[in-house]
Amino acid sequence: MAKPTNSELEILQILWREKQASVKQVHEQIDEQREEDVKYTTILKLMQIMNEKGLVSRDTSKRTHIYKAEVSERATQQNLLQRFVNQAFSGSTKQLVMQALGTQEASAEELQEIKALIEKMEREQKK
Amino acid sequence: MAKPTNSELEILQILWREKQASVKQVHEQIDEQREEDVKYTTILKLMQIMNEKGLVSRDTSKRTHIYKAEVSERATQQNLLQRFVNQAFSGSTKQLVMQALGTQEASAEELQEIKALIEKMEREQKK
DNA sequence: TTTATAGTACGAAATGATTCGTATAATGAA
DNA sequence: TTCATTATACGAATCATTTCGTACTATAAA
Repeated sequence: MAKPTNSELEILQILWREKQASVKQVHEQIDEQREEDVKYTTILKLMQIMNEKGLVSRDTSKRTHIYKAEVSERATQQNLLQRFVNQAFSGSTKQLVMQALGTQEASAEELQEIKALIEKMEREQKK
Repeated sequence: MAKPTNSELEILQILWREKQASVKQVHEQIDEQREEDVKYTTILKLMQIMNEKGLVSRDTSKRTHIYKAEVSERATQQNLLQRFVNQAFSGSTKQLVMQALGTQEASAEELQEIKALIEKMEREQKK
């Protein structure tokens, strides 16, 4: 599976959230969340490339094309996570998790959820 | 703090592990772990650039220069993690951790350690 | 001291990602 | 139908990173 670039990921985030969107809608959101202005055609071009790569598909039956993600958020995150763990943590998921929990402050409820997940995994391992 | 590129990170990993190394030593390790061959001067150039950026320093008193990392593993990972969580998980550390634990299989001892860390954090939050 | 070897310095090409200008086409209002 | 507006298509410039060839230099062995 192809690794989306940073810009592509930024666009995918929006498509995952919105389910589907026109270039204009994506551009508006990105233009807002970046500090520098981005031109419309820049986003258009990126989305066209993503279409060629198969990261998104689009409905061209109307004048305004409507795009949607062709890769799932889950699978993409898993893919990126895998690479990241290898690159930055020499493959140690444990190290990654420890660092993530250690410094970012997680709320009590979040910690609870994570603990619950771990306990569930432990139960499953016993079987 | 400057974000190391992927190649720079690959070199840093080695320097963190070895404490210090010559270009030759770094090149040998990288050449081994990559599928494609890498020329010696490629690594040399990268390490020179890293020196300019302050990511590493070097002892040039001898003919063979000896490099060492100037950024800590810990701080660099934290920095990269921060960016990664934002980029790929829209800033949700919890989501990242859940995904990491969910799919990568962690050993029983690792889960234990992580759970212990969480419990420690919970105790600290109560204070 | 000469020469082979092992090293560094540096410029520049190749690659990949991003950015945007300009040309062109479709739509709808006047 | 004509014109202004709103789209898409596409080539090319720019920028960062990576790669490597070539020139130069220090060292040590002959």
